[in-house]
Amino acid sequence: MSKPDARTRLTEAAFALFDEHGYEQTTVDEIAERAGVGRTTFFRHYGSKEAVIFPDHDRLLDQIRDRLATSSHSTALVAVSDAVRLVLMHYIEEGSLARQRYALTSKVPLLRDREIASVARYQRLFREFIAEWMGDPTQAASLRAELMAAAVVAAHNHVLRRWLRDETGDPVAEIEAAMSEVLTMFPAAQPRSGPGDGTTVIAFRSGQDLDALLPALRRAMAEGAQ
Amino acid sequence: MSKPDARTRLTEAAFALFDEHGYEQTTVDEIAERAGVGRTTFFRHYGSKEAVIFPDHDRLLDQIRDRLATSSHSTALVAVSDAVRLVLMHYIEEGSLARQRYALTSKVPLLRDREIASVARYQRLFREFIAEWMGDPTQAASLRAELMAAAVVAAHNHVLRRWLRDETGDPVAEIEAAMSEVLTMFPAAQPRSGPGDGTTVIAFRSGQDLDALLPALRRAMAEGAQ
DNA sequence: GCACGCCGTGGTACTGAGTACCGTTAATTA
DNA sequence: TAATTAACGGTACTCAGTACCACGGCGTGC
Repeated sequence: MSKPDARTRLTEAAFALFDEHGYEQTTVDEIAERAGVGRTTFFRHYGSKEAVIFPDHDRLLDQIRDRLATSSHSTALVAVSDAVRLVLMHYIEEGSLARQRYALTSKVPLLRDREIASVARYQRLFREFIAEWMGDPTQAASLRAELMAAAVVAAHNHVLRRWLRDETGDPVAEIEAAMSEVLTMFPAAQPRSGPGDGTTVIAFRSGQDLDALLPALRRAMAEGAQ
Repeated sequence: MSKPDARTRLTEAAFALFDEHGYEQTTVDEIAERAGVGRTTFFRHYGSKEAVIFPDHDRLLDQIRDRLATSSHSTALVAVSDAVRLVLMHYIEEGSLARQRYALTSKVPLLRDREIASVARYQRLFREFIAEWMGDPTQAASLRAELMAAAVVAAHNHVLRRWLRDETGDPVAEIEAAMSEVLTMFPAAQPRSGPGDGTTVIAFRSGQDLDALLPALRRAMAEGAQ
């Protein structure tokens, strides 16, 4: 049973101390001491005290950037909503670590701001990607890109927060639903599927149960596509 | 010609030094020295070095909170879009100071993060206001509030950024247009009331995936119940 | 006039994050 | 085994931010 490496020991020492005495009450010296390493070693592994909590957010951002660059989707919004799923999955795979981080960021304003800033970097990336994809430098298109990026990120945040608070058992299903809602908010960004794209008009009483109407709806749409 | 007060001298000294040597290269001691006051006095007027650049954002946030609390609009989204106009106007009235700040925040990541964090506070305020106004604690309503707040803030950011870059001569007209676009994205955000039996008419392209449309359908039916 | 309290100010000393540099040791490779 | 490299530890420094104290102006009441 060999000792874990310095980085691992630092991480564990840091989270333990943050949990015991709080983030601001814990000094880097204390973290290094508990990890059994020198102060210099701490800053060699983590550029700052905050970086212990957000270790690989830069890496993930690069990953998302690559994903977007190599994505071949019919529309930019679909590509972005696909990429944002990756971000959510990353958090979920972290499991309890992500929840520990959430507990900290909920309490310490400094860390909350930091988290928000990193999320904003994703949003910026999405916005630029969409704007470039649209290839339309007008003001209206630029606004549209901004709204799309904001909506996608908001949907992500919504589901992530619910998962972090343990309010959902199936975050994957929820992100799917949230993303499809976002997609319907921007109908022009929908891929036009094939020749049959006639418009179907349906009228029904709102008191009725939607699920009971589904079969009829599907039939109506199939007919409208002819 | 009496000397301006210490606070004014500090502000001018700070911006001058930031402009000459950059933000990070300027120390608080240098600012205080150029202003002809002691270091202690600096921290008495501004709690931190960053606070010189963002002096009254807390005050503005309180102002917006009050505005929302006393607003009597037909829908939450209208009230919020009204409040966000106030924020934009505040920046515009600052004039060249806002542009100076923009030049700084564009260059210094630390300041950019700080700016983003403060904008996020508005967004959070809006989200909570909308959610409370809707009085519907379900997941779908919560997501809706999140999307609305994000859209309003995105629209604001879009117009503000254009104004800061001097890309628009009429920011007021643009914010009106952007807000009305946001409003059309969320048709009839009404508070929940008893079930009605009005007839809802929906038109959509049959090429779209029905399952992707379901959230929008459910929403339309719920709103049709008004 | 004087004593009192208040407020803005300046100075000193401290904590803690982050940086720069240097000497040492352990692992790798020739 | 000798040389090179990489990780480590220690010291000293800068700078933001905090705590505390001491001084001077300034009005008020006596």
